[in-house]
Amino acid sequence: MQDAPRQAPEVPALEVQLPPRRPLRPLDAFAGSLAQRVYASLREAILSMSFRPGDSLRKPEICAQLGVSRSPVSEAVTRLAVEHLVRIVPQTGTYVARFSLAEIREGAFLREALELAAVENVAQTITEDELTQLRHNLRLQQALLDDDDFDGFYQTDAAMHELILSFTGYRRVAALAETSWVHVNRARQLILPAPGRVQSTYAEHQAILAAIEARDPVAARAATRLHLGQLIGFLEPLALARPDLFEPD
Amino acid sequence: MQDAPRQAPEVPALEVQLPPRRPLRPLDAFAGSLAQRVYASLREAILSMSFRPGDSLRKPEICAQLGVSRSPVSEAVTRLAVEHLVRIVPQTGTYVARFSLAEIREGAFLREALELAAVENVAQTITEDELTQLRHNLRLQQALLDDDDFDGFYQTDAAMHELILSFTGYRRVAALAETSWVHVNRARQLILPAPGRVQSTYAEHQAILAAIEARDPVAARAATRLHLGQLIGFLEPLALARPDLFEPD
DNA sequence: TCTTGCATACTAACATGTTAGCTTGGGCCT
DNA sequence: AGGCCCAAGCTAACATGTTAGTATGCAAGA
Repeated sequence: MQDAPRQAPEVPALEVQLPPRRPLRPLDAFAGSLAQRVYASLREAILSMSFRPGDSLRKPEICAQLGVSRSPVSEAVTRLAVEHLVRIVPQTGTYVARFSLAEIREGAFLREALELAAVENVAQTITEDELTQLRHNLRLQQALLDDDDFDGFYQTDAAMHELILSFTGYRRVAALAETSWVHVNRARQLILPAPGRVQSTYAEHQAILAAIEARDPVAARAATRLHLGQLIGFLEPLALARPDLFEPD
Repeated sequence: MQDAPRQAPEVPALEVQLPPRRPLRPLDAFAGSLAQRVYASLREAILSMSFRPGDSLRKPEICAQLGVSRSPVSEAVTRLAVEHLVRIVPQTGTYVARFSLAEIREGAFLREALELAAVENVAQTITEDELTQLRHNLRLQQALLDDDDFDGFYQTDAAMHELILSFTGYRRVAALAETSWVHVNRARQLILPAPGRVQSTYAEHQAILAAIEARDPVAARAATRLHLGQLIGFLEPLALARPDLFEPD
């Protein structure tokens, strides 16, 4: 069940560093029903690579570690399977999903579809108050960039996208975009941003805001498409560098 | 909130006929795990209005009717709640979701976002074989129209959209579009098509296919947007005619 | 008449017991 | 030595028992 490190060529094509394994976050850090909290805790572990692609998910162990019975764990695992974050093999076991380039491409497609529609909508309907929020977010990005706080920058980047999605007024689009995007995100954190990429990202964000400020839906679409199109290109080499993390196609 | 002056006051604004209540379809009509089959059976009952908005979902009754225990029923109900097809009130009961105009609008937005992205993609990548399938579908529509087989026409209409979504090569977009669209669909079947609407639908389908044949993504987007934009307008009067089926806003 | 308090009868949520199917490993036969 | 078979030990899936929280109805009191 444990994935043995396959042959390492002398120098990998990409510097890939796996974050350390951490124990499950206790349930009291989350809200909602037990099942909901177990779901959140497991999801976090998978997305943060504490549970790694191919790992076996041992329910008794999880039950013991979280101090709950099998029912909420089962329900949580079922929900993770719907998102393709785990793979349930009937009567055999449950495994953390490996990456799949097909699934990553699909996630990128979905995210782009949703976010293009959102930004086109928002460019036509945005209020002054909402614009203020976006401007504030972008100023924050600038400040974090000046401080070389890349982690903070990433957070604020995500927040900007979330703002735009929420400005459509549709509650579920942000959530849907997030779940569509989840495989991309899980893979993304494995690669260090290329030099200068963060600055380009900031510039692209500026372009998006400018188009929204101009209430120009066509330009907003174009700027957003340009922005989102960047990431996938950086991701594909990962499949070559770490085939052990990927689904065999 | 203003009702348009389009109706004589004495007749109701809309002739709304609810389909008859039918018993749950037995599980052996479906495939997969028990939970999966229970889910499918309940979903069908809700979408076909056999279970009506506001109805209480009595688990013991369902268990008895389907001959299973509470576990698979619980899991099925949980999944229905994720889709907002039922509303679970903790420690109180589970109810078939009422319609919500907000949710219907959101579903239409999502579907449009996905289908516009799909058709734009497909117009650039479609193969001759796939084009043949679309042409065949459209000829079938024509034939069904000539026979006044509106039910068959609707099936083929849905199949055409599904074809286009599947031609992207992304497995989950069709499923996602379906679940996004589910509230629109549930409401749609309550209203009879306006006179001549079916013919217009066919013409719009022709325009979409023509744009795809021309491999013109912009025209394909425009034609699809025009087509999808029709339905929502026909749906809004329903909330006025049958407020009892709708969530109070 | 209207309110208040309590007993009752529901429900979802959770815990635990049971079943059936897959995988694995070891011994036996060839 | 190598392949095959069978049994043991996993697992998910399902059944059933338990707990706790909410609505409801009725009766008693204001």
